[in-house]
Amino acid sequence: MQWLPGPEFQYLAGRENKRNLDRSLKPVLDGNMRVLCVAEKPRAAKHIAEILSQSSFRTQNTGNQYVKNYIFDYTVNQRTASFVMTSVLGHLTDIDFPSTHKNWQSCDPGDLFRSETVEYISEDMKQVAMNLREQVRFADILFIWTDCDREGEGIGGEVVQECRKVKPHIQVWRAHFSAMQPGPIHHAAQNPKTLDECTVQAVMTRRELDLRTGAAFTRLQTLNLRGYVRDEKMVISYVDQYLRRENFVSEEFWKINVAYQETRPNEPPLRTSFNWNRVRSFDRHTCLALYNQCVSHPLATVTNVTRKNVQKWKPLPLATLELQKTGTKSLRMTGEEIMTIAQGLYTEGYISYPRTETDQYDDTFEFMPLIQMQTQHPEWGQHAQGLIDGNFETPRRGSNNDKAHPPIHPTAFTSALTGNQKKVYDFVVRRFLGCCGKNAQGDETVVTISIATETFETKGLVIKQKNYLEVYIYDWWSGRTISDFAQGQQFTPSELTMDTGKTTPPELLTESDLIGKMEQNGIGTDATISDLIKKVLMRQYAFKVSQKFFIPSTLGIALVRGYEDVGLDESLIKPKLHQMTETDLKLICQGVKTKDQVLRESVSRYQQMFAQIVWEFGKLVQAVRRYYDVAEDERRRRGHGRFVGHQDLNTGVGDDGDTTTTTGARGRGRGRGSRGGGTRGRPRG
DNA sequence: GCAAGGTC
Repeated sequence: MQWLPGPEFQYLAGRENKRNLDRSLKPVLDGNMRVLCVAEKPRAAKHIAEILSQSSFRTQNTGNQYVKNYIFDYTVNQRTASFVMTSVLGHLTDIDFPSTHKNWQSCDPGDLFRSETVEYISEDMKQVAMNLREQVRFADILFIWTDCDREGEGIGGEVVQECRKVKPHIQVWRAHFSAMQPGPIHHAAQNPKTLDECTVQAVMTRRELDLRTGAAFTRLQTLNLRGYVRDEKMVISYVDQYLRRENFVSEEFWKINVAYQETRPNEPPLRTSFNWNRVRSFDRHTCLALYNQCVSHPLATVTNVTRKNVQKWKPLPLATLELQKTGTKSLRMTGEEIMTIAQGLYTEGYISYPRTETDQYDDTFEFMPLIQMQTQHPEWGQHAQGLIDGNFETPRRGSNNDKAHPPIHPTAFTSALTGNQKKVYDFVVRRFLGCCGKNAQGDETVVTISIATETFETKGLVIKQKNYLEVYIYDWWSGRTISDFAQGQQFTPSELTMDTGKTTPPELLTESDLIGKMEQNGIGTDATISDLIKKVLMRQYAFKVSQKFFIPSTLGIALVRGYEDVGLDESLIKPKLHQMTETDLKLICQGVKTKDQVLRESVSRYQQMFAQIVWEFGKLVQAVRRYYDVAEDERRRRGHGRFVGHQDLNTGVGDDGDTTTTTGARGRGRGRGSRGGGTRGRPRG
C-alpha cells in the first residue's frame, strides 16, 4: 500500500528515531474548525460521541445502514470545534491478485509470490468509503479513533489513505484511549498523537504475506492432488494442518490396589480405595515382588492424616474465547453457534458486547444494579439476593484488557427466552453471578498408609460451602466421603490386588481443547477461531463425532504425513510459521525492519519451501494414496471409524477419564486404518 | 475457488 505521508510523518523517515519518538501532537484548533473523527465500528462511534458530547449530538444517516454520523461541538484547548464522529466497519480495503493471476489456471502457483497485488474496496465498503470522502471535504483535521491495537492502527491507515484521496494534506490526529470510559476518552481527545506508520505497515505486510502464501500453497496442493481425492471440487487448503496426532504406543503396566470397606449401621458399606504412591510399574516382576511383600504382611498402618481447608476458585470474568471454550463443553453448541446467539442477545440488549478479550472489570463498574435485576429470576433470583445481602465479593481480575469492552455480562433481565438463546443467556448470567460470589470452601483429608514396604494414599473431600457453585452450575467439585482414619490406626485391607492395564493415548480433542490450543499457538484471534474450526470441518480435515470429539480425516492425516515426508513438518505447520511471521511483524512495529525487507525475506523463505514441495511432490502424492481412504472417512464422519490411537468413543469413556485404564486398550499408533494397497483414488490421467 | 483480519 502506498499512501503519501503527511507532513507529520516526515520526521519518521529515519526509522532509527522511532523508539525515542514522542507521538504527542500539540492540538491547535482555530475557531470554527471542523474535525472528522473515525472509529472502527458503529458502536464505538456512538459510544465515543455520547461521551464527548454528553449525549447531545445530532445523528445523520449514511449510505450504509449501520454507519451513522454523529455531529456535535467539542472544545479542545479552549477552542470549540465542530466534530463529526463516524466509523468504518473494520477493514476498509483488502488485496487480491490482478485479473491476470486470479484464475487458477492462469499462472504457475509459484508466480503468486512475486506477482502484483491490487488493493480494492469491497462492495460492502463502497458506501462507507464514500461517506468518508464526503465528510472529509468539510474537515480540517482527521481524527482516528479506531481500536488501539495493531489491526486498529492498520484500519486507521486505510482511513487516512481514503481521506487523502480527497484532501492530500489534511492533518491527522490519532486518539490513544485505554477504555471506553469518559475519563480516558476525554483525555484522548485532548491529547492527540500521531498515527503509527510502522504499525500500519506491519498490518499491510501481514495482509500481503497471508494472501501470497495462502494462495500459492493452496493452489499447488489443490491442482496437483485433485486427481487423487474423490471430490474433485474439494479445495485442499494448506492451513489448519496442525491437527496432527502423536504416534502413540500403548504400554502394559501393573499396579497394586488397596481398599478398605467399612460396614455402617443402617447405611450402605463405605468403601475407601487407596492409590499406590508409585502409581504404576511397567515391569511385571518388580510389581509382583512388591505385591508379594504386601500380601505376606497385609496389615495397614495409618502413618499420616492431614486435614486442611481447600477452596475451589470462582471463575474469571467472561471473555469471548472462554465463552466458547466453556460454552462448547457445557451447552452442547459449537463455538460458532454460541457466537451467533450471543450476537443476537447483544443486539436485543440482553447481554454486553460478546466479542471482547477483557477478563477484568473496571474499578468503576457497577455490579449491584445488574445483580439486583436478577433477583426476580425463578432459578437464581434467591442467589442474586444473597449476593446483595452480603455474599458479594469483587470479581477476580484476569490479565487481558482490550480497552474497548468490559467482560461479557447480562445487561437486561429476561426469563422469557427459550432454546439456545436461553442456554447462552443463562450461561452469561450464571457466570456473572458466579464471578460476583465467593470461592467454594471445603475440607480435604489426606490419609497415608503403609503396607510392608509400600505407601498408599487417599483423599476425602467434604464441601462446606458451595458459594459460587450454587449458581455457576457448569463447574464440578465432587465431594468424596472416606472412612474416618486416625494416625497410628491399623487395619486389614478388604481388598489387596495386583491389576494390569494398558496406557491409553491422550483423549481426542474437544472443540474446547481445540480453541485453547489455537489460542496458545496464536492461530487466529478470538474473532476468527470459531470460523477456522468450521473451515477445518468443512474442508474435511477432521470430523466431529459424538457431537463432541474431533478426529482427523484420512485426508488430514495424509497431508500431515506427506509434509512430514518432505521434511517440512517443523517449518510449514501453522504454529511455527505463525511465530516467525509474528516476530517479523513486531520488528516492523518497532521500526527495526521495513515492510519491503520483511516481505522479501519471508517470501524467499516461503519460496524455498515451495520449491522443495514441488521438487518432492511425489511424496505428497504417495502419502495421499497411502492414507486417504474415502470409505474410512465416511465411517469417521458417522462416528464409527476406527479411532486409531485413541479410546473408542463408543465404550462411553468420559472426557475426564484417567490417562490409564484397565479396560484393555485398542488400536495403537498412527492412522493405519486405511493402510493397504495404493488403489484409492485414481492416478491422474 | 485461495488467506486472515476486521465487523453487522
